[in-house]
Amino acid sequence: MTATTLHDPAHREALWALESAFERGDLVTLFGDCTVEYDGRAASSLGPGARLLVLKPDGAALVHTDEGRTPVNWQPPGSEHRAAVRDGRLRVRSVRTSPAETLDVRFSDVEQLAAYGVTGGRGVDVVGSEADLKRRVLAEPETVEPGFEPLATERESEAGPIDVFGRDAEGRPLVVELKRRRVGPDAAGQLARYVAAIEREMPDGTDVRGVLVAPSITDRAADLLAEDGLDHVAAAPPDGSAAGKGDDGPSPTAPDDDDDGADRHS
Amino acid sequence: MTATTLHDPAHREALWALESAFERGDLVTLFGDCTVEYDGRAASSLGPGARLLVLKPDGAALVHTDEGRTPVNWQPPGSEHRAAVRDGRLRVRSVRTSPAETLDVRFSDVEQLAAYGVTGGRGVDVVGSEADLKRRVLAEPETVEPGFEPLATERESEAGPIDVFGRDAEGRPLVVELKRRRVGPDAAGQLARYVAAIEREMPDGTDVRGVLVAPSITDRAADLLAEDGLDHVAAAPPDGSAAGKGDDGPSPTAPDDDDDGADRHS
DNA sequence: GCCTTTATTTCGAGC
DNA sequence: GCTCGAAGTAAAGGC
Repeated sequence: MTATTLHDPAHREALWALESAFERGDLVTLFGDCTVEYDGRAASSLGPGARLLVLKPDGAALVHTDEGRTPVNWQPPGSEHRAAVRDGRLRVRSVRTSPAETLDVRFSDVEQLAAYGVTGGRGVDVVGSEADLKRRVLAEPETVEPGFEPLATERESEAGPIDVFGRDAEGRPLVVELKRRRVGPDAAGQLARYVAAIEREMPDGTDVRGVLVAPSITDRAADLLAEDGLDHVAAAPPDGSAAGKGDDGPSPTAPDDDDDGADRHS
Repeated sequence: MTATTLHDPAHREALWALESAFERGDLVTLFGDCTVEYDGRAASSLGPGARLLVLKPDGAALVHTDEGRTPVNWQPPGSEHRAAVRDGRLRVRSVRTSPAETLDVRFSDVEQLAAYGVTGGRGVDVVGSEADLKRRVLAEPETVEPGFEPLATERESEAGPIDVFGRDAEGRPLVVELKRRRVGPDAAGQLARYVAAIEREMPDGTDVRGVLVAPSITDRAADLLAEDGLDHVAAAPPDGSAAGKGDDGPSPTAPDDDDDGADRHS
């Protein structure tokens, strides 16, 4: 995690910084005097003024003034950011297609440009998250249920590799499917296929259980699990791994103690 | 317009900077590793992760990750920001009442803190904007209507000072009420009172006209004006004065030429 | 993929 | 103050 800052840069400097920030996939903020033009589903035009422009690596762009929760102009994720120097001004343009929309921000003066590297979190999130959840289940099998005993990971089956395979407190085979985030019916179906595959392996009449471990599931997925006699356990990867993207729904929060040494604002 | 930046500050330093930024009414951004707790209309909890926190002087707070148009957590305008150092972490808390809501952001590591002074624009916007519109009307009286002749500004009347008073092409008294942004029924009523006050001053039977000059008006206001035989002229303060807050609705934008020397992002 | 429903919706207008 | 409706709604869930 890094942050590089340019204070009062020349437009050329700002352009270079933007280019490399885009290259690295950084989160970028620009503050300065600018005009804003938007044309797409609607159209709008803002005269010169001090604003904060936030450019995200997923293509989202936000133009904020010092007031309001909602950006005065924006571009949704999936847009493409470009930067150029034109007519002595730094122009940042964010374009998307279907629908065709263009956001054009022209800085007469860039007060500050900051590029924040979020690369670390991104990579960990994508590749390491379900692995973290697996590690947690293996380290604390009671996460799945009391008495659960893991016997194998990535156990092969006709339906594919099973995340965690083991036995429950009563010795019954138990298939565990892990998902790092909220899941829908597809995950329920996947678990059902694994359970059915194991049942075919086992002597006739063997009761094979299935547990879906995920932070939360949709109603439809819960219905499907119930129909197939499968269970769901609400558990997420441990803190600090998949954290930060706010994937699962709101969770209750304990009220907090008072603060001290504080300072008011508005 | 100023921007002060702290790079990798100690929590104490960050706290001091926040305090003075709050004092000045600055727009503040913090980037770093933090947890986020929200409790109010709903409740949510985010584990450690890299995020951008935006604190506005009007009380709005936004927590952004590197993805999405919508903040992962926020607090609407009207909230109160406070900062403190607690348990070795910088805590920024934004609280509002009715409904009772609390947003709690705790930084284990502040990568960067920036305070943007928007004071200049703010003051100009608030105190200078209607004056700019008045200057425009005096410089170009045909903005109100062809043949309009301004005779006085802030002319006293029983109902209060009249923005611009003059005579129309046919010599009839004309009261002009100026508004820098879109107006509702209140402005129509105000104009009607001015017109009535002038009618009382004039010889019986004198026809006194009234014109409301504003970028746009609500339907209800238009109805009221029509009932009283008053007029509306769509005109806004010239560019660069009231600009920056995006007060009036979207206005058509001319399509723009292509860009060059550009660089892509996502 | 498109459609429907939800939201800490936000935001503005009318009453 | 509250209620009602629109939004460049955004985003998730279901089909």
